[in-house]
Amino acid sequence: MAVTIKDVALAAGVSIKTVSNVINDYQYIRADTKQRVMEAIASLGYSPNLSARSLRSGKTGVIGLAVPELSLSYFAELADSIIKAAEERGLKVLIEQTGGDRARELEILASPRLQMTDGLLFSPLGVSNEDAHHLNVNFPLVLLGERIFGGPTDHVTMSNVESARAATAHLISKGRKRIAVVGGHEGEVIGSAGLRLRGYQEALEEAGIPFDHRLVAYTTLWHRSNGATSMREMLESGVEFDAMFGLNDTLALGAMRVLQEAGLRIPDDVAVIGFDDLDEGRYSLPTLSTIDPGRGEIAETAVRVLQERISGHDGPPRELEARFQVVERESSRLPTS
Amino acid sequence: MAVTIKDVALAAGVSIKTVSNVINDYQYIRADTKQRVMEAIASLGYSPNLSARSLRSGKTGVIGLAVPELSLSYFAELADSIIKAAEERGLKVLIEQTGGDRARELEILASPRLQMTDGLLFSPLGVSNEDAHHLNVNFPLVLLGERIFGGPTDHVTMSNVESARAATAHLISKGRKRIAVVGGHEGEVIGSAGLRLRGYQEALEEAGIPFDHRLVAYTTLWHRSNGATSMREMLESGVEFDAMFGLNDTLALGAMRVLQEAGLRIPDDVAVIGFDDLDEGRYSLPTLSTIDPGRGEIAETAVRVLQERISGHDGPPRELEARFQVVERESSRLPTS
DNA sequence: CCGGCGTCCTACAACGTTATAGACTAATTG
DNA sequence: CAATTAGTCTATAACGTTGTAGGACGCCGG
Repeated sequence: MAVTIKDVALAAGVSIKTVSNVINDYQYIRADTKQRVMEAIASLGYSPNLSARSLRSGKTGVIGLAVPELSLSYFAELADSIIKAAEERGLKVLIEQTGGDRARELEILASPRLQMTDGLLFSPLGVSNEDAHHLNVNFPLVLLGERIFGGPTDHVTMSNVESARAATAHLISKGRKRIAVVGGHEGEVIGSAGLRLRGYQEALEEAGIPFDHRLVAYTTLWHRSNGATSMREMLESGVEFDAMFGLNDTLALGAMRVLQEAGLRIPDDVAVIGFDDLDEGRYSLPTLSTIDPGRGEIAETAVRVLQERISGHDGPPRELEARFQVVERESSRLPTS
Repeated sequence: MAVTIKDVALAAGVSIKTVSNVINDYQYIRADTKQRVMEAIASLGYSPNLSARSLRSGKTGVIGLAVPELSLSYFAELADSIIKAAEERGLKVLIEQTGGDRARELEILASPRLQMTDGLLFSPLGVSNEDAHHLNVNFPLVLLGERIFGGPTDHVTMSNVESARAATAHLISKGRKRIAVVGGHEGEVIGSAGLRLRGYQEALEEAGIPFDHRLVAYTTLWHRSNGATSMREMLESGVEFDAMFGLNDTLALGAMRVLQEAGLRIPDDVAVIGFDDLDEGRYSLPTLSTIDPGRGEIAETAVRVLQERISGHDGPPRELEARFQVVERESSRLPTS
């Protein structure tokens, strides 16, 4: 690793700048000089020192991605898409896990630890709209998710309200009127839970179905266990329902398991739809209807927009929404009524 | 971001080296000088430029992790554990996806692209034991997984053979003798599939049960769909079995779904065990018995060993095996016979 | 009263790269 | 034919940090 541009220059009998020029495809180089330099590079096994390069150029070619946890399937699949999108643009991705903890999230925004990167894709869970001013940072930052709207940065998000409305409408179109919801966050207005719940309510309203608060189960986290526990409680409460909307797939799968344990048939007794289009839902029994929130589009847009900011693009913050789709699978496959 | 150590030095009325000394906790600094420098740092909002630091010191504080795909739950959970382990040691993780493609894996080993890192944790899928010489690289490298054994680098792995033997023995202890296997790789000897299949065979032998090749389903990939397809074919083939060992949880879940569709009861008609201890198996219906391969231990060991190599530790390559555990859940909960 | 040592600090070089400015040739222009 | 221009290359100065070498001061023991 001790071979530097200097050694190459010496071997090829040129100046170091000429070697640098060859590496960076500078146009005015004679073919034979280029050839000689290339050979020297190859024979010495030279490769540029990226630290030096980034010191000089101020760019690292690395972007940061801060997510709650990779063990949550949604974020794992998001990270997958983002790494792929970044790769297409010649960027590497450094991943940071926040655990969804507000303090830790703020620390990441404030701290210079991730200086090894040119910018950050930030998917918060703990911070809320009141923390929006913390997003005023002096590095390129693109916000993901639905915790903060109208902040000072570019924001890529899914159409939460609309797509949740579509999910609910889908169940209604199957003739269901008592639609349970699993995964609400008490008092939340902004955030995935709040927005999706709003979509749910809007769909009910459109259909003239009264909202029944007993049909909404609140959870703190969105793990499988929370879906299971909520559904268990709801069954015990004795409230009647003929459909369920899981605010994400993981919750829906956890809840579905409890429904089945209780001997209820899906979709006949309870039609179910989730949200996220996780791979898992494709092979559960029954397969899970869901909302495809456009993860690929989100990833590509986010990386593109971040790269624009990194290369100096100025302008007001943009709000970008990905297109969604209702995916009907077995858990809600019923004749339309 | 334009504030450098120089500005701080100027503001505090000291030399730049003194500022550097303060930052690096050099012992011989008067308390009041330190104080003054700290104040200057705070008031200017200075933070060290990591590119410059790593140019000077030769260390980046970042390690690379190359895995097939984060959308495979096992690798997502592995990455999660590794990021946490790295964080405890003050390291950041840059993730690279290989897609399990041999050419791409070799490219990552050869290419200098990940020079932004001090070392690499490499979990291959495409390369095989014959490619072991490609692991002779001039940067710290720790191998994960079971594709290559006896290579020139440190290697952290799970006890594949032993734990697969234990999984099989577990089914046998429940009185099952016709144990199907899903996920074999035709002709493979080394690699997760090959080793686990060996463990399976060893357990049969120990119990005096003859090996029946019709009970082994081969797949290329280890996705849910492969498990489903294999099981469908096995059912169609008419071969009889009373238990199934999925060479990983994902396969087991896919296969379990098909068993249930076919009206078979788990564990009564077919007892099932998987491998990996994914979160999903905790909430499937029924919950999935599995092998906990010691992911946390693998992650911690791998990061520790890599860090040792980075800081110059010399010595022969080490083979390190994590401890495993059989996790009994509903899919195999039967009276022991 | 002097040499030596511990403490605190500074000046400057170095890490490996790219940017700037300019030197030199050969070709083209007015 | 002088003056420009295009093409090719080089010397040197940055980028922001840490390492090396050493200077200045005060205190101690002899």
